Formats: sequence, C-alpha cells, structure tokens
Amino acid sequence: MGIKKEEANFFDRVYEVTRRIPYGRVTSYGAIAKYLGAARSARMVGWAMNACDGREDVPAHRVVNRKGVLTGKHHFQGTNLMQQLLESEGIEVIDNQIQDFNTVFWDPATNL
DNA sequence: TGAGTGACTTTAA
DNA sequence: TTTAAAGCCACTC
Repeated sequence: MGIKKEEANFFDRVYEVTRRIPYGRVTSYGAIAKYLGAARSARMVGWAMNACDGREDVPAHRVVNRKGVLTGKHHFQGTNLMQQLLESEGIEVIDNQIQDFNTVFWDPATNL
C-alpha cells in the first residue's frame, strides 16, 4: 500500500502544521510531533515529509531537525534546493546549518 | 506475522 | 564538555 492513500490523519496533521509555518520561519520535527501529541514520533514527521513528495503546498524546506541542520535537504529534488528556498526567505544557511536558528525558529505549540 | 527502515530526539557514559 | 547509543512510532516488504 502506498503512503499516498487518502492522507493519513497523522500525515495530514503534519502537512497542516507545516503549511502554517510563517514566511521566513522554520521549525523542527520534534516541535511538530510534540504539537500533534506524538513527541516521540519525530521520525514520523520526517516520514510524513517523505510522503509529501509532490505536495508543493507543504514547505518541507522550512522543517529541519532540532539543531537547525537541513538533514533532509538530500531528499529534495536539488542538492541545494532546500537551502536556496530558505535563503530566498531571508534565512541564512551555511553548510546546511541555519544561522540564528533560535531567531527564525517557529514553535507551533507556542504560536498555535 | 515478523523484521527492517527512517528527513529525529533524548539520555547515558 | 563531547561523543555514543538507545528509544520511539508509523509504515513497508
């Protein structure tokens, strides 16, 4: 069965939260997972992103790990597409590491 | 059914 | 302090 089914409830949640990330802001998998009530399922958030392939509505490039590193940039179409997208939003990214991550960090549990 | 994987996180040494 | 390992849930084969 493909993950692409009718969008599992869990996945849909992740997409919705990710879609609500403000421009020029980023969040972490754990933050989203925790907001969904599955703080221990941070990996699942990443899985959801993996299934978001083709979902342009989901700015997966705004979702990074807890350190602010573009761990999933390798999964993007381009090798540096993720970084370019972030830089395009005013986020400074150096070596897959977001600069001032604490400043651009956006916590759904705090804002939502 | 069972075992393996994964875009992470947290705790332990 | 930094580095290493385990844990966790959901999904696939």
